[in-house]
Amino acid sequence: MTDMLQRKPVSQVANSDCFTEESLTKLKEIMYEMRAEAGNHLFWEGDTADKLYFLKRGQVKITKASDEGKSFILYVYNTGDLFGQVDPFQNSVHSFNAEVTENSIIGVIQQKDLEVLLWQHGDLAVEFMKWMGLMHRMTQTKFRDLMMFGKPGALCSTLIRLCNTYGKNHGSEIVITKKLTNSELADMIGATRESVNRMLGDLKRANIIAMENNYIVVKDLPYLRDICQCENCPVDMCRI
Amino acid sequence: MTDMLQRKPVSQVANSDCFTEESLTKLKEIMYEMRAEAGNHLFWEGDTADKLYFLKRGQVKITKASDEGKSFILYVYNTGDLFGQVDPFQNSVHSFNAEVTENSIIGVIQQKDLEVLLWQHGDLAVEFMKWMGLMHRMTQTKFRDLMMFGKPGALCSTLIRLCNTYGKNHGSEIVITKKLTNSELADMIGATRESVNRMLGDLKRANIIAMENNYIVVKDLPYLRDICQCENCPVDMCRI
DNA sequence: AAGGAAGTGTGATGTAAATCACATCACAAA
DNA sequence: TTTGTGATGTGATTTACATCACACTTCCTT
Repeated sequence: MTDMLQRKPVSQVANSDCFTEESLTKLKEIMYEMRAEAGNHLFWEGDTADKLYFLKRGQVKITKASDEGKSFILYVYNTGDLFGQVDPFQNSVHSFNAEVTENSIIGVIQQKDLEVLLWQHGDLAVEFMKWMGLMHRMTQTKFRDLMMFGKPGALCSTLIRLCNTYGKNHGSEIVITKKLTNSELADMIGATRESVNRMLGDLKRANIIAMENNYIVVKDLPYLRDICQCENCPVDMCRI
Repeated sequence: MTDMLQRKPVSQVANSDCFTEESLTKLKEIMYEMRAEAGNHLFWEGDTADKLYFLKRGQVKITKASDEGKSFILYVYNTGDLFGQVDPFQNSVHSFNAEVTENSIIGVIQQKDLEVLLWQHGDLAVEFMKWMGLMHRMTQTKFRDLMMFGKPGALCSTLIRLCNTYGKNHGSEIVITKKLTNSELADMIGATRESVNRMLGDLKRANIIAMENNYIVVKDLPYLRDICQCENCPVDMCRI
């Protein structure tokens, strides 16, 4: 093992970067803090959706359980990310599950309180709007990747997103500093473990990626980009 | 042909219903009006995204062109709908195309002007946030329908959405008062014309739907709901 | 150090949907 | 009336992935 893991991540970006320091402080003032243990759920499909969550530390996955058993991972949020549903309907419910995957410290914002804050602070409202736009765009991009370029395209796109979220540069190679099982990757793209295994095998054989110490190393990012037509998106955008 | 087409639509809802009369007026004050002919494009993939569009009259489809030729229809907007991209990046570009499919009158809002307005009017900001939430939710729901329940599920979901958008009740049956070709339906669910044709054939044979005067008539909505697990969503939500 | 659990790798087979290739059908225009 | 042009309907074939069934590898436990 070399020193590659000591290097700085490609990006240590959180979606709350949409906000200025002051705005984030205002948001923090209306949060109440809670702790959640890995394995717990923040909310389930069908629960009332009237809160936002700010991940002070930890990790939360948003998933959708399919008809029988398997779960599809829609988003993975990390330290510094803000997430949740803001709906126009009073009796709105979640359509996904929020699973805490690392012990987390979470700031909870009631929608009512948020509305008051937005009402009072125009600048915050504008930033908040941009945050929502970013979230929406991420969903659309993911949608496109999964629909338009088949499973290999979805996998390549996911690898790129992993680079943008957990990648550390090592010369022209990028180490994804996060251990992932084939099953996890499969759940992220709605494929089976076996399919992911075969696709990763193909990529290894073609010298696009490699495994080092059980970490995925991307050796030919342009190839991945080409497969899923990832051209013009900002790094902040194409994340997991 | 009977009198069924004289009856009132199930819903004459537009997504601008998120706004109060006053807020909508404020928005209208910062719009400039333009006309667009059927067949033209409002914007293309890659164009700068710094405007919102309010469809005063007409129809616009948001599409994504796939690698070779075929285009995927993501949204169809009708009279009264507000749409467009609000992004946190200054140099943000569209990732989809906006095709005008009926001669339209469109109010254009510059993002800069919108920001000023949101900054000034807290109540508008709150409503705007809800509109954005609704848009995002629609994308997520569509995503789910297309990913989780295969092509038949996607078709059933689309038929339900068509009922909610263009449906007129006729006893227990619902007439979709809009002519649609198999190809159009195919583009909406990312399938081929042939597949749609076969699936529609199955549904006809099972007496779930029927054709009357080239309009689709839904005879067994509960069956469609069952296929794509459409249970708890408000009618305003599940639209095309 | 042995045993077990979780993860990986890979062949054989099944299946949904795309693709290809036509045969209609509806209807508008010449 | 014929002719051309979309749209529909349907079989045959191919393709992409899922499913099933195991063997193999890692690494963790006690």
